[in-house]
Amino acid sequence: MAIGIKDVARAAGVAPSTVSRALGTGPVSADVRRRVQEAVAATGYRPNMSARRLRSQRSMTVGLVVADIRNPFFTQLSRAVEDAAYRAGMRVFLCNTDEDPTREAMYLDLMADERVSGLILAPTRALKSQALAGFQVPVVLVDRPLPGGRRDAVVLDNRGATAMLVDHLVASGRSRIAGLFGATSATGIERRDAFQAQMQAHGLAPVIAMAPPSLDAGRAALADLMAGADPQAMILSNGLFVGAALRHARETGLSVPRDIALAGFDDEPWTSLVEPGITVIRQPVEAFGREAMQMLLARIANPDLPTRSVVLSGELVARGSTA
Amino acid sequence: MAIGIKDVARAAGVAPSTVSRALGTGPVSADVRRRVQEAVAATGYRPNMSARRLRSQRSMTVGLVVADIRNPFFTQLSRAVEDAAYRAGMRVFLCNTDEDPTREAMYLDLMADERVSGLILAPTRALKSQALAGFQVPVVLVDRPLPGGRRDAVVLDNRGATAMLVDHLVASGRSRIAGLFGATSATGIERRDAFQAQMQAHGLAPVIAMAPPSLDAGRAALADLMAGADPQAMILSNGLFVGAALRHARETGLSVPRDIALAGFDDEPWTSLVEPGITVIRQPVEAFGREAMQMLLARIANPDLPTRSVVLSGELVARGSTA
DNA sequence: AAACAGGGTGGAAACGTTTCCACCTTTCCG
DNA sequence: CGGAAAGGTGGAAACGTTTCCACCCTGTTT
Repeated sequence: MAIGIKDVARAAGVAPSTVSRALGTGPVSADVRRRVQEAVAATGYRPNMSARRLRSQRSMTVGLVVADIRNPFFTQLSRAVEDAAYRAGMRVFLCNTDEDPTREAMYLDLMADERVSGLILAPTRALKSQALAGFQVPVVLVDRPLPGGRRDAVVLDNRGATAMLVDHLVASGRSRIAGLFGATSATGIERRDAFQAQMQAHGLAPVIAMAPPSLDAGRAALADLMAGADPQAMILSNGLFVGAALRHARETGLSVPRDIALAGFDDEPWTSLVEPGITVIRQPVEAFGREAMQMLLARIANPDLPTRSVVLSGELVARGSTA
Repeated sequence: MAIGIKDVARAAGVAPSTVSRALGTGPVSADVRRRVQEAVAATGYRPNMSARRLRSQRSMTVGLVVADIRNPFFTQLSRAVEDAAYRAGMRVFLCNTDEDPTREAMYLDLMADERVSGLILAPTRALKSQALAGFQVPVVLVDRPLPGGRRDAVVLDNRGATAMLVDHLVASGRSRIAGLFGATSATGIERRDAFQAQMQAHGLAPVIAMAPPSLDAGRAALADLMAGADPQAMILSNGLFVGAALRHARETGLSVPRDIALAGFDDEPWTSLVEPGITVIRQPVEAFGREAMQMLLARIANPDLPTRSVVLSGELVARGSTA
């Protein structure tokens, strides 16, 4: 039924192996190449990727496993990765774990089954680096490092970025500062630790809460935090929490920035749309994707490369929420 | 090097064919099934999807081709589709055309090469329904119908939703109403036509502009519209334009809703975060995904089914921007 | 003039599965 | 007690490619 390389071969009057070479990289005469191309057009032949991958043992596909596709950071990242992959002649297999370690494990198995050439991964905190150990293919971590194992990674300078936020808030005259951090990612932990350290560097006592990245959990944690500590300012470790905090302030009648200042991570489109605008750390998302893909390709080409870690700097975007 | 089904067979003391049956659906004795499972665990065997697909001629994969992954509508949609697919034992191959007909054509070819079992597609307006004709696999259109060919589709009741917006604005006492619609999607066209019709039903003269879905193009079109027509209200056909309109109002010192009322499509998270909240049509995105997947599975199971079209209703969420 | 290099080509094996077919049990029924 | 049905198993073919190998040319070198 379906037309294969043999049908093309017959139409072009050559052997199947010659068609294969004409379509790929192989020495063929100009005449044969033209005849094959005509035959392909005439028959409407489309290559069968499964057969191609099976025989050649090369999938020309990289996996991208992100933690939360609703998060604009990851959608932007996936676009950047895909562009870079496409330029390198590779496809991207995108999966979304939803911060769920079970789904994450499932998708990692899936990637193995698909025999991807490499993997870009934003791991859940629950991921045992041992789980990656059995993984044969090159892996590049993105956004989130992994505690134990030495792995290629491209991450934000969370320490520096958090310190910028703290300094900015302290400079604005606030001292009772609270922080709400994501509990499921290494990034949340890093930012929490940096927050604590920088507050202490200023001789201030940090107020800290952690929550899983859901709207409800965030709001509950915020309510506790506000009620308990009566902070003058608040640092939020992701865009979801920033939104939740703004909503909470609105609902409890707190004025931003007079009653409470808000600052967070991720410059989502709406942070400049609300009134007042939100002070945030802007991450170089495109660079994350580009660097990750580049590292991955380098490691695929040469698996014995020493492990590298690229640290990108965030940029403080000061807006009205911390005036 | 890599372990295959033969290695498992040897370890379990059975034939490869028996391992295949034990792993899939086949009559095997309880004893053999247990031995095979042990052997799989012992050897760390992972199936090779390419080989499986090649031999079985079934990919158990559906393609999902969306137009703009940054649009929360499509990210939500992809989550819903993925959940539904997973429940049916299928994988999802997600691609983002970025409203670019060239990329769209490329990804359609890619889907054909991957021999996906079916395809869920939000087509660009430039897509010739003829381009899908050569497509062997079942296709379900989502969000955007296709002019010419009869195809399964799940779409919003754009006519009704647009009428709701117009009625709502007219009821609030506004009569000079302008509309900005996406130029690259069938949806934009439908909404524009419905806008025109409903305005005329009220005996009002519609002011209409179209723009490609980019922030810059939207802002340029808005500036023209505002300057030329001095509208009291504005209807925006997607979330991007709503944001652009709000920004434009802010920058030109127009007060919302006093100087101009704003209403649009897509209830993105921030529409309730800004002040005033934006009046929007909320789309049942989860239902879009669920219905589309269901239709696709039905058609895969029985390709001779008559073409169906599911029309979902939007919900008017009235907020301060039209008070 | 003989040997050689190398581009161009066809034939056949191989990639790792699933599935067809044949065969051997066992069980059940007449 | 004989035979048919059904369950379980192994052997081998097949899926559509790529790639190895052998071969044939033509042109160049010794």
